Amino acid sequence: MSEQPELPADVALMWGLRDVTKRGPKPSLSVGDITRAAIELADAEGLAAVSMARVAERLGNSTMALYRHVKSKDELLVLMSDAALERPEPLPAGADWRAGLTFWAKGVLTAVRRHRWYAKLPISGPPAGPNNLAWFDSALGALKDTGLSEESKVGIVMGLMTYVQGEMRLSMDLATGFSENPDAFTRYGATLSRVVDPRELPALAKVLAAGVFDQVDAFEVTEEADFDFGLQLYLNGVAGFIDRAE
Amino acid sequence: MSEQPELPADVALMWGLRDVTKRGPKPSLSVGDITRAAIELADAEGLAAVSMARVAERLGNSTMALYRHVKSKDELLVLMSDAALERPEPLPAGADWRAGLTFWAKGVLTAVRRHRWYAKLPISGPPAGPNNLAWFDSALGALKDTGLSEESKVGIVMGLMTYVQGEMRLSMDLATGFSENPDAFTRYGATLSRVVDPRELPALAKVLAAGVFDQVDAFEVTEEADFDFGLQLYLNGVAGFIDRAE
DNA sequence: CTAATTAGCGTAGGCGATACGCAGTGCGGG
DNA sequence: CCCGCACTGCGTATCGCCTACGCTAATTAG
Repeated sequence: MSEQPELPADVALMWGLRDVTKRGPKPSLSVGDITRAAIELADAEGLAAVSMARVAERLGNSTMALYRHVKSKDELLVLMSDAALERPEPLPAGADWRAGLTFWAKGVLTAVRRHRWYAKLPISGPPAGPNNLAWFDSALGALKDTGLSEESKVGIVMGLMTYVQGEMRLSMDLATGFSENPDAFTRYGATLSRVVDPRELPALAKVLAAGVFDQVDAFEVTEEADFDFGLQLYLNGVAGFIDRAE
Repeated sequence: MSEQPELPADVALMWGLRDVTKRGPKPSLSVGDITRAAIELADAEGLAAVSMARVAERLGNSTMALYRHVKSKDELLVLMSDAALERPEPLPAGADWRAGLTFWAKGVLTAVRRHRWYAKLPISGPPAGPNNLAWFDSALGALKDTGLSEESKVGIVMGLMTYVQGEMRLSMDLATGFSENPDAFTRYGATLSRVVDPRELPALAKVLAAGVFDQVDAFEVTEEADFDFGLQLYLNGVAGFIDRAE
C-alpha cells in the first residue's frame, strides 16, 4: 500500500513509477528507449512510418520484445505525446500575464514544430504526463498576479489551449500537405476562381476578386501572422475580462 | 478545352465535375453512394471501422469495385470531409457581425457533432469542396457590413476557424475518450493530486486545491461553457479591432 | 543448487490497402 | 446490323501491420 494502485497504467509509465522487480534477466530495453526511438523515427519519416516493427528494428530488438514494456501501440503513442513536448522554458521574469501567455503560446508552437507529426496524434484524455502538466502549470502561472479565481484561470488557459490546438492542427497539417503537394496551394486561388460562383458564394467571390489568395508563396509567414493576429484578439478579450473582474 | 484540365482530381470529384462518358456498362455505383456509405459506417462504428472492404460490403459490391470511382482511401476521406459538413444554415437576417459569427461557430460545432469522427480526419489542404467553401463564405458574409478590408476579414475568419478547429479536436476527441474510458476523467482530479508536486507545479497545485477538477461529471456542459467563454473573448478582440479600423 | 520469475522472441492469425489483369457490358462507327 | 472498344466489376495475390500465445534462457531468492 505504499502506492495506491489507482493510477492508470500509462500515467504511471510516463512518470516512471512502475514497480521495480529484482528477479529475472536484466531488461535490455526501457520504456524511455522505446519512446525515444519512436520519436526519432517519426521525426525522420513521419508518424505513418512508426510501426512496432520499425521501432524494434531501430533498437536492434525483435518486434515482440517491445510488448514487454508497452501494452499496445496506442500506449506508445500516448508516451510519445508527452515525451515529445519536453519541458517548457520558464516564463521570463517580471513579465505580466499578457507577455507570459504570449511567450507560452509561442513556446508551445515551437516545441510542437520540432515534431510535425504531433498534431496527428490521437488525444486520449486530459493532460496527465509530466511534460504536459508542466506546460499546463506554466500557463496557469502566467496568470498568478491577476487575482482571478482558479476556475477563471483554468477557463482562460483552456481557451488558449483550444486556440493553440487549432493552430497546431491547421498549420502543421497544412505544412505537411504543402511539402507533399505544393500545387494544391500555389494553385489555390486559381482553383477557387474556377469553382466559385459569385451568385452562390458572394462573400468568397469578393475575397477572390481582391486577390487575397493570389500569392500564397509566403505560406509560413502568413500562418505565423494569422496566428499572432488571432492570439492578440483573444488576449484583448482576456484583458477585458480581467478589467471587469477587478 | 471546354474545361481546363487543371482542377485537382479530388476537387473535381467533390464538385461532381468528372467527364461523362457514354461507352461501357452503366456504373452501378457513384462516388456519392460510396461517400454516403462510408459516412454512415463511420457514424455507426467510428472512423476506424471504415475500410474499403466494409464500405464495399455495405454497398453490396466487392472491395476493388470502389477503386474505379475513388483513387485511394485517402481520396475517400477527403470526400467524406466535405460531404459530412452539409450546407450551412443561412445566417439569421438582420444579425450584426457578432451575432452572425456566434451563430456560425455554433453551427459548425453542431454540424460536426453529428459526425464525431470528423476531427480525426487528416487535413490535406485548404478548403476546396462545395460545402467547406459554403461555410467559408457564410463566415465571410457575417462581416460584410463592417467595412473591413477583404484581407482582414479573411484573417478574422481564419482565426475563428482555428479556434473552432481546436475546440473540435479537443472536445470531440475527449468526448470519444470519455465514452471509451470514463474512469480517466472521473478520476482526473484524484490522479493529478497523486502526481503533482506543489513545489514543482505550484500553479496547478493551487487549482487542484481549489477543487476545480473535482466534479467532472457534467463534462459536456463544461466544454460548451468553456467554448462560449473563449469565443466571446475572441469576439471581444474582434470588436476592438473593428472599432480601431473605423 | 533449485525454483520462481521475467525478458526476448518465433510463429502465426487476422485484417487492411491496393497493383494487376481478366471478363463481361453496352454504345459507336462501319 | 454487328463488331470492336472503352469501361465497369471483381478475383487474386502481395505486402505490411498489430498482437495473442507459448517457448527458451537468464537471473536471483532461498
